[in-house]
Amino acid sequence: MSIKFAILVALSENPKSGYDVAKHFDQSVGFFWHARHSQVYRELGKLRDNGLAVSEEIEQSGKPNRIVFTITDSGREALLKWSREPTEPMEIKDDFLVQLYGIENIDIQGLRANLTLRLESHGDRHAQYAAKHQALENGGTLADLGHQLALEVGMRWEREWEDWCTIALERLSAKAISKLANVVPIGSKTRGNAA
Amino acid sequence: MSIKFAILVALSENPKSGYDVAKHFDQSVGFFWHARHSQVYRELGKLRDNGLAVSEEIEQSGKPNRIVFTITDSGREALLKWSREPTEPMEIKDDFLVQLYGIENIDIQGLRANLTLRLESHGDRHAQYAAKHQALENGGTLADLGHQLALEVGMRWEREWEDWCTIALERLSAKAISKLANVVPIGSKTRGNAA
DNA sequence: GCGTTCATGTAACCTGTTACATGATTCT
DNA sequence: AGAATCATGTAACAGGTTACATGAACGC
Repeated sequence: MSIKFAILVALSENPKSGYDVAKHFDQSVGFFWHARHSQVYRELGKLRDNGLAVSEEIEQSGKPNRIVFTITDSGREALLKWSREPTEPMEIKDDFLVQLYGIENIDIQGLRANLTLRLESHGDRHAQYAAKHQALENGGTLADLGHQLALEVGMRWEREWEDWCTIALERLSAKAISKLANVVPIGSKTRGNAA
Repeated sequence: MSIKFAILVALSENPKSGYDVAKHFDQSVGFFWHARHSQVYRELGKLRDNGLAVSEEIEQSGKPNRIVFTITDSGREALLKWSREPTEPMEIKDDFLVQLYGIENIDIQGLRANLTLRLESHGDRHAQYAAKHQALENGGTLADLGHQLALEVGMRWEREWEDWCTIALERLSAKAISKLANVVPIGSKTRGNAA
């Protein structure tokens, strides 16, 4: 329902080629709705078919030609209409939490290794969002405000993960686990083998 | 890559029918990886085909028969193997943040309405996670610890959204916006109309 | 000579959603 | 009488990923 609008938002800033949109998705709106170039080209075609964008080919010497897409009035209207409808809050969907949930049947050492990796990568992303955020500090436009607020969600998210990973590493340390009641070593559980 | 494992985790607790798994997904593991019943039945079939689970039909009087799936040793091994590989941190993917990012071309009144709705629904979810979490307070098993930690991620997530929505509503109030530099009323922007 | 960036797209596949289809029992 | 719960599934579609395919220019 929505990669369509993420692209329209990207085009609403300025006209872009498929390549541009894909690049853009690695840096800004894409933080909150990512897509690969193959999907971008497909969706741009649909936008054109539905009259929400128009394309024009720009010849370039040396490089391949660019096909630049511009949002139409109809596209802007679609954006407005979409923003008046309620959106569904995003759902958490994370492999790692599934593993935690099934902790009795998974490798705890692997879990700890994953936690350490995560701690790092959430730190990296936090820094990335923070840098983008800081660059907007002095801008006072509406667009800046929107970008700031969106980035703040990202910063909060990453910060919470960082905190949580640290705490989880402690609570899942060998020491902490050895103190638990009813510790069941991996492999000692009864296995159902119904035919 | 992973609804498969979410189902295996569910089956690793105890054997379940497709119906059970789908119900389960509305309450526990499903907080972190949801699926509809149609998908569950399809995936269960695949698990059986790959020898990760076995099924047996249980006759019931009055109600339709249940087809109960039990995880196999091979299934438990797959779970272990999976937990030793690194998982990708979840990406934020939210319509609402896309709207915020494109704030110049969307309806701010609609955005505010959405924020108010969100504030409510994140509060509801927070309460849901917190209730589940509290029910585990006195359990001291490894499984309880895993469930607690997973629920804490959910609680942090919802709490941050609640905070952020409140702040965003202030920063996006008519009053706050009127003080911004370069305010561009909707509709007054130049529109690109390249053919 | 090799890798990267620019630039386009297609094809096959996997994942996930919506809607269709059936039928008995129990609760209001 | 009507809705909800139990219980199974299929079919069609939409959304998203991976891999394939091509080709020139530029820096190392």
